[in-house]
Amino acid sequence: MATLKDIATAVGVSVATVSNVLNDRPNVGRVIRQKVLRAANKMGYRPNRAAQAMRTGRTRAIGLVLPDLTNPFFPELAQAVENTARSLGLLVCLVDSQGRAEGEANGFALLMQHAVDGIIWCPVGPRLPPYLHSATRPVVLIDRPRPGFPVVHSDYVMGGHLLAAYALRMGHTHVGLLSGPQNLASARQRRDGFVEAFPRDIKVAWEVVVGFDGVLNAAALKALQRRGRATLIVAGNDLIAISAMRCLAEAGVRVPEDVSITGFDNIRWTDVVTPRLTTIAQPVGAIGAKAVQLMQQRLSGEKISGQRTIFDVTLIERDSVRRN
Amino acid sequence: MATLKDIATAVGVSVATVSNVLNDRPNVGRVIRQKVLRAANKMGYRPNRAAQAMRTGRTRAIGLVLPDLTNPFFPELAQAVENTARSLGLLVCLVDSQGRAEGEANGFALLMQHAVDGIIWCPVGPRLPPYLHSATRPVVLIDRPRPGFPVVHSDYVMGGHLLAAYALRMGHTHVGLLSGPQNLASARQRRDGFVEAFPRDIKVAWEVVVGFDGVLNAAALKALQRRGRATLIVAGNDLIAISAMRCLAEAGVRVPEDVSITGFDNIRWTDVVTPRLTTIAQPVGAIGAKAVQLMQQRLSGEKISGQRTIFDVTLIERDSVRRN
DNA sequence: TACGGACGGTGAAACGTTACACCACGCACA
DNA sequence: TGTGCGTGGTGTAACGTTTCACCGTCCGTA
Repeated sequence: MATLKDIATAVGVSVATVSNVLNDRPNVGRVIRQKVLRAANKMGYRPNRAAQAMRTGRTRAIGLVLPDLTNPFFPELAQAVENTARSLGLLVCLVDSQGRAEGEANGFALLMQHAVDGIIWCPVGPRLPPYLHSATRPVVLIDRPRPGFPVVHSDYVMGGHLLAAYALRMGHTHVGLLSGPQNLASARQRRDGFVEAFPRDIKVAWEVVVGFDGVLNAAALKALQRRGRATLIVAGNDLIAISAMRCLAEAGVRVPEDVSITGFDNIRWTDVVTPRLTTIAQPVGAIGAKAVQLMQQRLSGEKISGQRTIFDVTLIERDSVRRN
Repeated sequence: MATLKDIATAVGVSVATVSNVLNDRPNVGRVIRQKVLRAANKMGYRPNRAAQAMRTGRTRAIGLVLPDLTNPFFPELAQAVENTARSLGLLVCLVDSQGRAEGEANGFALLMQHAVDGIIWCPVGPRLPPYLHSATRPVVLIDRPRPGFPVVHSDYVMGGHLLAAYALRMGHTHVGLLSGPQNLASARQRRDGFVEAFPRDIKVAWEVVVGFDGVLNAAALKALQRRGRATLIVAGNDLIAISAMRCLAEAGVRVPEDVSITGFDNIRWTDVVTPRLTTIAQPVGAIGAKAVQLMQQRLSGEKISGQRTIFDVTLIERDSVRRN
């Protein structure tokens, strides 16, 4: 690997000058500038990140801390984050906390040790881990707001509204809710948005809270079994919806003939399952990209204007809801 | 952040000694060793990776280059890689090449610039990119062997055998093949393993090659439409199988009543789709973990014994194949 | 008593950058 | 003639580690 010194001696100029050229700073003449550039190019010079990091304290790497790569929402996000980061010359260091606070703390320690410039983070716990405050690096949250940190996520309330309006339009007046964990704002807002946009004379027949990972607990199973008067089941996300569909199918209940169902997220599989799932699409790619852009702004010293960046969601109408 | 010097002055000892203690090297007495350890602990000392990297040339970070996080096989792999790497104190730097050679080259450049200690790689192109040879860092391949590099993957031939034996046992004598891209060894071996274990008097009614991402081309669509005499469709992976099932369902063909189908990979969704998909499970987690272990061995100077590490696969019998 | 070696510890160079202070020169202007 | 300034460039310290050469001291042994 060629170093600044190599180039300097090759061109016959000082190291400082080479450095100045390469970081295009002023105070170096045209001819020398050209010579240095050419030499650097020919010798295939790449700055030694370790040395740079040591001197400047910046690594041009960012951490990405995710709770569960197994949930299809996150790989898509990771892909977007990695790709836009790379286009900005930023390396992405991945931590999958597997939904455990311990793994998260662990991953953070590792990231801090490697002195990443910033962290894009989708927190697992309900509260901020204390070590975060000691993090000297900027943090951008994804999907799960916490006081004091910038966050980018979808307009979940809007999603709930959209769903409610659609349910009404399709003539459903009794719904069952298979909500996600209510300590997660994303789950709560979907639910509240839905309920809030639903007229008073229309009933939530029942509601069960389950995990976002789509494994159904006993209460959920029972609720699905005797569905009460619900003609529509509104699931907290697609994983839940698909699990529910599978569960219903096994009980011989047909979707959407016997009961309708909606999801949330528009993961790839909603389009491939039978019947195809009506759901809310969030712009995952845009969210990931935006998070990186925000980070980049913070890294280059700009103050981030708004603390929250919220993306519109859209209703994807497919085959899992029938007119009632 | 506390440095060696801080500890040294606190304890009243030289920097060198502190360094010696912390890397537990000999030639330092018990009392001082204790003092230093205690001080380091109290001050929350973490070695500055940049400085270490600069001095030693090692970063304790590894690259993970994947072709497509959107394919559920890879997130699972990434999760395993990240977790076992972290347990070894290794940071994982992610690159998603999006299946493009250009992205791959790009990502490699970034990784080399950051001087990762090694790269775990699932190559997209059929051949080795030239820049790889100039990579001064060890490479461990996953899933896709290339001459000259250690690789870990599943026994795809065995998978084919298992499927063939099962097909026979279930009385299927005419099969349609929806094979994956034949330039990928993983796809080719599944197919060849299947065909090879299939007795002569039994026919492959038709075969179409499609991508592993599960989008079906015109030929595949046509083949599915008139299925010839095939009573069983053997898909190259689960994505393909599920897409095919959806396609069949839309045409009013019932699975498995009218035609049976098998997948490969046992991704999460095989269990949730209707009917549940009979498939081959590969031990993804074990593969990821093994790749990291191999890397770790190489990093600590051991020569890797075998170039290939191959894992057994198992048949997961579910509902998508019926006795014929 | 003298010598060799183990033990416990120190000083300082080096890794590749960056950034600050400094310098020399030429030119305009009073 | 001297002052001031802009232009183009250099020398070097510093970042936090690791590592190598070196140095006392003490003990056992010849």
